[in-house]
Amino acid sequence: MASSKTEQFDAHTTRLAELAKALSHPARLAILQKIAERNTCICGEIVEALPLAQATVSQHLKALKEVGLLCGEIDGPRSCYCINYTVLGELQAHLNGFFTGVETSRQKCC
Amino acid sequence: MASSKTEQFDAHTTRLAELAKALSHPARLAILQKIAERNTCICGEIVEALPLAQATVSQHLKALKEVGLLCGEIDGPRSCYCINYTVLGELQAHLNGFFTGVETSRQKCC
DNA sequence: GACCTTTATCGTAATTTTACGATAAGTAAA
DNA sequence: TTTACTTATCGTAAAATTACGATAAAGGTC
Repeated sequence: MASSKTEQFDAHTTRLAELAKALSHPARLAILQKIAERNTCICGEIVEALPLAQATVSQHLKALKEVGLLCGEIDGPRSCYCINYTVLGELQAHLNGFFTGVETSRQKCC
Repeated sequence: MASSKTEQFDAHTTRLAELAKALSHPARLAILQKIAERNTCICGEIVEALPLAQATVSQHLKALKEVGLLCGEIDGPRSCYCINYTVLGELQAHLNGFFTGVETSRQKCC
């Protein structure tokens, strides 16, 4: 056996975990930052900016796309990626809910 | 080859990725919530509350401890875990920085 | 001391992630 | 149409993650 006991948790928690996983690799964080800071969100620029092979970057982009944080559009021979701010907002909302939930009952026990 | 190109990114990004990874599994989110909501943070209660074996829960607890989000104390035959609010605050700060960085240059391209 | 309870760790297996080279697929340019 | 360029996908390999049973370790209780 291995992973995939995921469906035993409530959807809310599972979704937050999924989104957090998207942020759990420095390359994916760097990709999101790169896309945000440039107006032109061309894949080649991202590849150049990262210390990873083109295939690997493409894989990370796919992962970000799958959770919904990125949306992409084929633009001639190149691909245009941009941030889905709706999903980014969803992530923030989930995180806020999580943090306030955890912090309201703040008290040290050790 | 596999993972571990991590050291090629700046420490800030790597740390955020590391903390995000801690939140990237529903069990670990559930553990943090459980510990927060109970004053007595006894491992056995967490195991009971989760659909996972004791060994697996212990493993997740260790992961949370390793990134600093939990601190634990042996209390007789049982262990007492509690949230390290300093590190939780660090995580929130990292996330805030990340989100504001990404959102300031908000503009749709597709 | 013998026994029970609780939890960490070990050993192991399945799965997933990460990474890359090679290649395909698509478009523009010559 | 041949060529060059860009990016997605395939195949593959190494490593990490997830999960669990079994066992060890450590502390109470009888």
